[in-house]
Amino acid sequence: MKHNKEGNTEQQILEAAETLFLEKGFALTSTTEIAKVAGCNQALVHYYFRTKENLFEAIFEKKARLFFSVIFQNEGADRSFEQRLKETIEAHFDIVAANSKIPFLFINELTTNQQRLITLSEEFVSAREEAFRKVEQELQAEIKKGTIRPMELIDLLITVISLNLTLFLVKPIIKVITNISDEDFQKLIAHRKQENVKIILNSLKP
Amino acid sequence: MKHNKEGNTEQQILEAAETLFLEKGFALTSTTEIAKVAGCNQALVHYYFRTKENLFEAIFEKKARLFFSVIFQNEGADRSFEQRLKETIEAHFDIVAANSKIPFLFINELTTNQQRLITLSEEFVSAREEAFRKVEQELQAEIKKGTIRPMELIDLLITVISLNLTLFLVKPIIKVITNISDEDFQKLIAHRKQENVKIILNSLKP
DNA sequence: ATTATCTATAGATCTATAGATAATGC
DNA sequence: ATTATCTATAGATCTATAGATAATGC
Repeated sequence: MKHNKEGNTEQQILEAAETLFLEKGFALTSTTEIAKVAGCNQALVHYYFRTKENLFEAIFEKKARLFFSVIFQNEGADRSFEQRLKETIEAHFDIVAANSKIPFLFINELTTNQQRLITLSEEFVSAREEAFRKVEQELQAEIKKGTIRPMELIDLLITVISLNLTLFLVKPIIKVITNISDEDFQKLIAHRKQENVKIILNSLKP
Repeated sequence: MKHNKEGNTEQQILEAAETLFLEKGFALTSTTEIAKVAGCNQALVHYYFRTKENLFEAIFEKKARLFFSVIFQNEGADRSFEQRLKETIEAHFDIVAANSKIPFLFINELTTNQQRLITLSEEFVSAREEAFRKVEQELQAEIKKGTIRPMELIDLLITVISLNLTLFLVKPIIKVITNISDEDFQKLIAHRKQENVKIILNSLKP
């Protein structure tokens, strides 16, 4: 590195891009605006990342890793299935809460850009299948024991994802409609976390 | 009307715009493309609607009305609260299923355009408050009777919205990841409808 | 005479690159 | 000598409008 006094420019471009892409998505964010927020020249954005698409992918993949890391890890046989499920739901909820703009970014970019979706899907295919197989076995074992009603893993997954993502997807909407304060929204988040766990565990009962 | 042989052009522009806006959102749809799909000249889009924004709003508002109509209607004292809730959930799910791209459009446009959200919110403010007040009373009456555990209406609402919207929000993602056929996805939809009702009614039990 | 349609284009982006200049490391 | 930064601009959009032409209704 040369020049580059206060932190390096590349890093500042990455941070500016992350903020803007999360806020408005790929299409509505221009490299001109990224440069402005990063405090540099528009040409520099292309100097470091060549294309806007490259820059976006760098950020998108980082977020995808973060996001799926929780779902895909499933350790410890020392606790019951229910207890581990509860912990996974809570951990997933926490990750989403701490990165509350990720759900929007994902839905938005994976819906409007088929190629992005295919690439991401292929990238995580092995990790996904491995994790799924393991959890599916555990789930079916519980069902056999009679502690859980008969169901497919996909059902449980859809329920968890639905409940854990939507609060943050509709956050801007709730804020405007209800005029809720930041403090009260934080309370709502904490409340929904417990609510989601309750609803999901309840839904498994035979 | 003059000229205009096969159905009027204005209508064809509206239909083309609806398809494209639902598919890709406001930002990624150009008036040039709308004209192409409508089978007319790009200038005609502006002749009929002046601005792209006007055209979008015409469609967006229509969809908003459709979407909220079900939630806001709440009739009949001849059936139990639970029965009516079940019917409302199912009706809402059906509307979403029949317009499966609306959730994406809403989240996308209301998140990226604050003004759109404020306008929409103000437009529905009276209908919303009226409907809410009524249902809130009924809910609290049920809680007093002991048939439902203590909870706020907002909780029930968030749960319903979360479960009913997300399947369709992640539809493109599920399709690519699981490689599910259209027929099987229809089965999944039918299954989730019952599942959602079950999960929600279950979550109310004291 | 009025409405609908077309061609052409102004003006505002926006991405990406070429080429000049400045700063740094050896 | 190399890397980082800047200015300037080409080329591709895209929205919106002006102005000409064609079709219709009276």
